[in-house]
Amino acid sequence: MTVSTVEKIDLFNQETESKIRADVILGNCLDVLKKMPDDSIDLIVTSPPYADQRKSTYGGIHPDKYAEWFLPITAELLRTLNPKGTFVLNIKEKAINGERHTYVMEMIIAMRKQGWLWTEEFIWHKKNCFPGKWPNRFRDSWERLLQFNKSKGFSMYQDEVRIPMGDWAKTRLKNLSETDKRRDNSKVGSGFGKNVSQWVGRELAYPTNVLTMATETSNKKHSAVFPKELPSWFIKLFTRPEDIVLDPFLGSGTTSVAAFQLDRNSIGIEIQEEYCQLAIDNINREKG
Amino acid sequence: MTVSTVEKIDLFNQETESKIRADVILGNCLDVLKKMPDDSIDLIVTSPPYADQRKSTYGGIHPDKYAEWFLPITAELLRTLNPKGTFVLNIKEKAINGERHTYVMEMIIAMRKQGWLWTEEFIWHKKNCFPGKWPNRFRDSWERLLQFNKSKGFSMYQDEVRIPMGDWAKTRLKNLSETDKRRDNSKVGSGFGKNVSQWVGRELAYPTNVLTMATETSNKKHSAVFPKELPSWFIKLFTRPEDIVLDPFLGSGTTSVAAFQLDRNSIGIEIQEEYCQLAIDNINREKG
DNA sequence: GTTCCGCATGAATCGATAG
DNA sequence: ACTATCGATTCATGCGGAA
Repeated sequence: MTVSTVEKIDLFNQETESKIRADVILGNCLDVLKKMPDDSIDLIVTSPPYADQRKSTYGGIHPDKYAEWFLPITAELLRTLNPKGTFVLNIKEKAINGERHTYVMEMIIAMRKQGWLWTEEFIWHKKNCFPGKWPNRFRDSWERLLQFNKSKGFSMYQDEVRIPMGDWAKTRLKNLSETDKRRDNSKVGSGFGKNVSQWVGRELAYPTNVLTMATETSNKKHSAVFPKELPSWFIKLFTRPEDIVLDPFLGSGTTSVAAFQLDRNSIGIEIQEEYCQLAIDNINREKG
Repeated sequence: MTVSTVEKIDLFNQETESKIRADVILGNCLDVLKKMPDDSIDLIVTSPPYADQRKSTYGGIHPDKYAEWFLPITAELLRTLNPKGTFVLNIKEKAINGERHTYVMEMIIAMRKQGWLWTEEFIWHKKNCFPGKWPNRFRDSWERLLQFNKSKGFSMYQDEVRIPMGDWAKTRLKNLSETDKRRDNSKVGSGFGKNVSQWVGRELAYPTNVLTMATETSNKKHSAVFPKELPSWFIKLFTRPEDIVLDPFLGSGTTSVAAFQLDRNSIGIEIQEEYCQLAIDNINREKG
């Protein structure tokens, strides 16, 4: 694992380098991206700094200026992403002056004009969300996980994230009735039929587009970003081992650690030197 | 409970009429709304027909024309809503040609230009979502519940929807299957639709903006679009007894039944006569 | 009465086929 | 090419009848 400067960005040569790499690049995200080759990244997972009215905070960008700031970056991400790759963007609009701001929606519409396909919106349901009470709203316990693609034929390995079937299956499949064994078409014209016998022996079901995960509260240094399970889930779903995962706002390195654990190469970009160092420490701890 | 024609729409006179009313109006939503007085409604809860490409289907509106169709209606809703009232809109965009359509986002932005405040977005997490498998996406298990207001000083009675905490989780956990625990931790801590009165003496907590509920699929006659707990929850949260609840797309009458059970007056508008009759039947069954 | 079990049903979406 | 229709896929829930 190396810390590169902005000057020198050569991607992995997998013929001469068989080991999994986790590069951490210190620098401004947009500058670094501009030096990266086209179509080279298999998956982008990131949680950019949220919009904030307070300028003092880390990367604070005013909500009204957010799209203006972020769109040049997504343009570079579009260029560097492999045509079969995916971009997963974790974001949530702030409540400002009693209202949810619309910058996220404006960004989705603008990104489509850049050429992105807005394939899906997953929900990250945060089990242990930030406590608090306000007179006009409840606690915010979910964030958006926006999936963008460059083409309809993107890679997706659904079997890698299957989950155990519900208990109902055990009893349901014990005794198959005659109608179960052949195709039984719905009577009400919904066009929906069933062939239950196909389920026999199946232990796993596919998940939905709602992910329920707790936030990680343990890490004191970096202000609670996403839990490692989050990038892990998308890395398993959208890449294969030795693919290249990019996080342009690496922070404490969660994405790179998740990628390394799953035998994927990774590139992380981070503008703050202390976070860079923290990310490297976290990755090295994993390398053992 | 009365069925009115479009000609005659006089709202409740609460001085001479003490009983709770549930009016069902047969007619085109926009026409009916135009005859209603300003600032007269305390809560609007509705689930308009979703965009659909097939013209044969009931209310099928092409996604590209959806905002154009719906915005004149929201303009009337804005006029008829009490300044302290709330509008809750249940909606979800379709996946078309491999992409999520952007008409819902465009509508939010357009409604703000009409003068609405977009206060919050609740998530309805549907536990039993529609089955199916596709190469490029998982099953869709959530819908939007968009909260709009006319002013920042809207009424909100948070205490009415508190949920028990403390030992509740323990007793509740016992009833969860092993699979539930592994798959969906959100079942613990949702407590949606519970009657608060039975938890007197226990510690109560406020809910979050993620609501976990199953759809109602069992009824053979006409399946309700959303479960009754959904309007009930918002009615408790945003109104007091004898307030007026409006559903401009009444369907099978779920909103009116929920309002009646909670001692709120209601007005339901429905364009199809058979649904009108069904709604009346459902309300009458409740009246006993 | 309880508990158990069989069964229909659903705001869906994609790809192929037909006009 | 472009649009409309059709067939295939799939899982959690609540009801009602049986044990």
